[in-house]
This record gives sequence, C-alpha cells and structure tokens, in this order.
Amino acid sequence: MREPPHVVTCGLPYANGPAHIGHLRTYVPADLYVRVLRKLGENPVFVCGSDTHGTPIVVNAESLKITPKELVERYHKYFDETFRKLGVIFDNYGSTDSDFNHRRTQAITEALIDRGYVYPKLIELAYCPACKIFLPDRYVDGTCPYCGAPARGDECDQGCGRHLEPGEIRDPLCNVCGSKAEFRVQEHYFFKLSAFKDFLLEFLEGLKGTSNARNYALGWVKGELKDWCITRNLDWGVKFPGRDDLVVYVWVDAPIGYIASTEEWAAREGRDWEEYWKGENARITHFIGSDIVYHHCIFWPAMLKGAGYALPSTIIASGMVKIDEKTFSKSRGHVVWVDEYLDNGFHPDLLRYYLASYTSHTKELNFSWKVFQEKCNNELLAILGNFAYRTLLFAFKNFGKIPDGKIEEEVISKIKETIGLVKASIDEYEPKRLVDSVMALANFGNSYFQSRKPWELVKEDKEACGEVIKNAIQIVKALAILLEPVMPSKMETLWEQLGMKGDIHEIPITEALKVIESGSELSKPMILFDRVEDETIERMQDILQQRIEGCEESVEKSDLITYDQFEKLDIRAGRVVEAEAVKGSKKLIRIMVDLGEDKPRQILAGIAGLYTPDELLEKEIIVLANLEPAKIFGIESKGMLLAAGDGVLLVPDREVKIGDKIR
RNA sequence: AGCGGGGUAGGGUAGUCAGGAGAUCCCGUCGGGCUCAUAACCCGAAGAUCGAUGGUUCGAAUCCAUCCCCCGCUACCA
Repeated sequence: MREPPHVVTCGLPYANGPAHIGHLRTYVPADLYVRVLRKLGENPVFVCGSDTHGTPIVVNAESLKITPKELVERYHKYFDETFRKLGVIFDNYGSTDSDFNHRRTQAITEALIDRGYVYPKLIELAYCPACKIFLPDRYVDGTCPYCGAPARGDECDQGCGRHLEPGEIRDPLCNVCGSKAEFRVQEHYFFKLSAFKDFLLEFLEGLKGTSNARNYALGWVKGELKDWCITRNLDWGVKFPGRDDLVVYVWVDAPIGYIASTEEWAAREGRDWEEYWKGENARITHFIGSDIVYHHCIFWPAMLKGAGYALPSTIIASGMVKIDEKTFSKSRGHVVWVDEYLDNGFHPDLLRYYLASYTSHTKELNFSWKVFQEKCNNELLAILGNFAYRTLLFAFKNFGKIPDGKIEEEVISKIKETIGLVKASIDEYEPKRLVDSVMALANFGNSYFQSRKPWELVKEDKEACGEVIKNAIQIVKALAILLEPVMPSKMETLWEQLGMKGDIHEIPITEALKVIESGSELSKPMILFDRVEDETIERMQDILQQRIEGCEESVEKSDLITYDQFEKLDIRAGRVVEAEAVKGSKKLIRIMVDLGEDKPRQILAGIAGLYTPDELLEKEIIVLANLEPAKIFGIESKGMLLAAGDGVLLVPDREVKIGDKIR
C-alpha cells in the first residue's frame, strides 16, 4: 500500500528581522516530528519559506534606504542559514516572493473570483495628497473609531486592540510625510468569508491537531464572520489579477507560500505537487504559533475550499515563549536572539533539547539561562552523557571492542517500552513526552550499570562483565537512535563513537532493538556534553539584563510609566503611633508609623501647617514605603506620606488592615 | 464583559480527554552507598488537604456545578 502524500509545514518567518528563540518554539518541534515520522518509515515533505510581503517590510525597507526586495532577500538568506545551523532541515525553504508563489497566488485568487467568492466594493480610504498615494495599514496613523485611542491603519495598537479594516481609521495622517490625509473612494476586493461559516464549523470539528487551535477558532466561527478585504494599495506584493495598482493582502499569499514551496521542491525532484495539495487522500499538517491560529484555521481553509484545493488535516499550535517569566518582548528587551545564543558558543542541540523538553507543546514555555544550565548539566551531562561516556569508556579500556554476550530480557523490554512511548508522544504532538520517555531509559541505563557493578566483575569474571557492558552499549545505541530527532548532531557523534555504520538520520526506529554486533572495534570516546559553567550563565544573564535596562531607559523618556514600574511602588496603609513637631522647623512633623512591620517606621512629613501632632495620632494614613531613605533636618525619614494639594492627607475610605498594599 | 489557557511539595513540571493501589520527573534539603564515569552515578527519606466549595461514584487531581486567582486574545509575535 502506498503511503498517502503528506506535507508538513511551519509558519513562515517574516523576513523583517532576525530569528529569536520564540521562532524556534514552532520550528524545532516540527523538525523533530518529521524526523520521528521518517524513523517510523513515513516520508513527509517538509516545507517552509520566508514571508516577504506586507507594509511593515515596505516601511522598514524605506527607513533602511533599501528596496523591499533587498531587505527580504537579506533575511531570506539569513533564515535559511539559521535553520540549517539549528538542524531544522526543510526539503524546501522557499519565499513568498518567488515566481512559484506569484503564479500560485494569482491562480488561487482567480479561482476564487471565478467561483464567485470575491467581489469588488467601493470603500473610503486614506489618501495622502502630498505623496499622491493611498495609505495602507501601517502607512497611516490616526484615531481608533471604537475607543478613540491613537491607532495605526490596521489595528488599534494602543487602545482596544481591535483589528481595523481598511478605511475604518479616523483623522488619518500620512506616516510618510506627516501631512493630513483625506478620504477618497476606491474600489477594493473582498473575500466572502461569511459564506464559509457552515463549512468551517464542520471542518473544525474534524480537524486534528492540538485542541488550542481548534477551540480558539471555533469560538470565532460561532460568532460573526465578516467578509475580508484582500487587496491593498502597494507596489510590493503579488498583483491582484487584472489590477496593476493593487496587491493582495499579505495573509493571502503567505499561506499559499506553503503550496509554492512544495511546487518548488516537486519541480526540483521531478515529483507531482498536486498529489500533495489537490489529491483526495492528501495529508496536510501545519505547525504554527498560537498567534496565527485565526489565519490558519479560518482564512486559510476557506480559501483552499473556495479554490478547490485539499484541506489541512492537522494543525498543531505551539504556546508562546516567555523570558524569565516575562512576556516575550523585543522592545522591552525580553528576548533571546538565536545569533546571540550561537555566537556565544552554545551547541544548537542544547537549545533543541530545552525547547523539546520544557513543557507541553501548547503551554507557555519559559526560557531562563539558569534553567538552561540546570537542564544541560543535570539532565544531558549527568544522566545521558555520563551514561554513554562511562559505558563506552569502560568498554574501550577493558575490551577495546564491543564484547560478546546476550541481551537481557529486561533490557530488551525496556527499550521496546520506550519505543512505544515515543510513538505515542508523536501521535499526541508532545515532544516533551518523547524526551521524558527516552531520558527514563538513560536513567534505567545508569541504574543497570550501577547494580551490575561491572567494575568489580571485570576482576572476577571478565565474560560476565562483557555481557553487562554489551547490554549497556545496547541501551546507548537505542538512546542514540531515539534522541536523534531531538539532538541530531550530538547523536550523530554518539553514533560514530559506537562505531556504527550507516547514517543515523536514516536509521529506522526498529534498529534500536536489533542486537548490536560483537567484535567491532571501539575508539576512545569523547565527552558528549561539556559542563555549562556558572560564569558562562552569568555572562548570558548580563547580556539579557543590559538589554532590558537599555530598553527601560528608552521607555523612561516618555511620561507614561509601565504597569511594572507602578508595581514597584510599595504603597501601604499604616497607623500613626507617635507624632511630634520637629524643633526648629515650621512645617515638619516627625511621626512613627505602624506599617504592619516588626516596629514602627520614622517618617518626616511637611504638614504642620494643616495638622497638629495630636490630630495625627492614631490616624490611618497611606505611605510610600520603599522610597529611598533620606535625612531631612538631620533626621532620617524612611518613607513618605501621601497627601494632595497643600498637604491634605490621603486616608482610607473604609477600614483597612495595617500594612495592606495599595493596588 | 466575552473567548481561549492555566492554578499539583521550597522552585519548576507531568498526570486530567478514556476516574482506581504509595500522585511523575528535574532542581533543592536530609541520610546512606559506589568509585567505571565530567564533584558525575545508585539507593533511601522528609516535603503536596492536587486553587475553593458542593455534587456524582464503592472510589475523584481526573467527571459535573458554582466560585476565586493568574495569563493570553489586546504593541513589537513563533
């Protein structure tokens, strides 16, 4: 029986900036998934490519004084190389600016027009009379029609966060020259998304993959589906058929890039791409980040359905990445760049391991250098690396080759069990479960080694010792095969150390059970995982910290403070337990305030004009508790009373607990 | 508000869809052992009223109901 054609894709990286570990949260598990499938005898086509269109790229290119094409070619090359460095190997890494994609996008758009799913409509759009251009998306600033906050053309980024359709924004200003834009009527094209509601409900019910993708999309489809404006006034992009002045919206041609990338691969390999995208039994698996569920579970299947293509069978959405428990943020510096990781000498497989083993694929993944170090040293080095090294070194020193002996039933069944768990983890799209299962086998290996005491046996009964070592080597072999999808390069090294023939990347999973041949020569093993030292981690933490501080400085220039900054203020309720005028001063009163701490605090307040010390006694007041201590009139003050106007004290409106934090 | 996702030992994290003995694994703590191995390894112990309350059940972390808290959707995004 022939295996059904299966294409696996990854969300396309936007060719407008460098790769960060957030990207990898999707790409590494996808690569791992494909590698395991291949070990199980399947042969999916794995494609991806650069997303190259849209206004942010045009805007960015202008600010860099280069053409959009130059910009995207630069990043396209960069992403292609970066993925290879990380062992994420696509069968084809295309570009949405390729001829393949221009052609395919136009063909699909034409198909949608022919089938009556696209209609023209006159809408009022911002037009800059000075620049003489219509202003799409981020070319225009203005006011949100829903909440009144400042907004960009395509979304209310500072207010309610709504997506804005072209023409919705009020008081538009041209982003290029800053002059006031006017509204002009123009014809644009809309995709009848509303016509696909019933189809989408049924489609989503049958969609495989992670529940976060399906549930989230179902929520949207059950609500109101609006028709979707699919054209923009730009030069850069895929021309809308029959209109030289319009390009299709970037979210039209981006997913079509999956098809185009498959076509590019098929053309090179002499294969038929239509089997993969139009065939009746075609299987399509998308790996995406949970931020683009809407596009992949709603727009995309509707487009495919409308144009007569095969539909996605599986959509796997990964959770987001946090850095040190903080929401991932480039502008706040909460980001770790892939180049920074690699340039500091870390092996890519360590990061692959971290991403695969941290948590369930759909949950938020926290990255911290500290945890990175722990995982490397305690799991990779101490458990896996140590087991492989002690086994191979012992074998090399005492036998020089793989010794004779029978593989114990317990060892075979443990490996068998692990293979079963690996298969199950792939069926559930849970790389962590895969790693946990295989690491349990490594643990078993250490335990086995320890309990059989080969270092004693070697003196008494060399033959029995050889058998133990052979069993241990069999476990190492299984580990190498089973972990290749997670750490392809490190496991290749281990494979070589075992003296195994053949390419580990092509060795099927069943080979893990095949008894290793006795007698083949062993060379001196090398250490597989080096210790990650404290200084190294401190250095990386410093890099991160400095970036965050640099970003905070630029934020401080604005009058607004962030919530994080506000949170730093320790404002608490307290009670005055002592109060007396400060001798020699007109306005100062020295008070002792109970803030629910061990002892009351001394605070100086300049309120003698409005209050007498007696009035203050026993009063409940509000205090900024973590103000830097200062000497006033020679007396230390550790905090500040909150008062308004000339010094009218703020007091709690109702009874509060002393020491309660103000929020 | 709505929708989506969470709340499990000191920290992190599995198990929840398909309900069953002592609730997983990693770090940390404590005690022992080993010495082949990168101060690595092994064995054991302490530590969790599984967010709260109520219900279903012989049996609930798991199913049902209600409630509380955190996060995302909602800058830059995979």
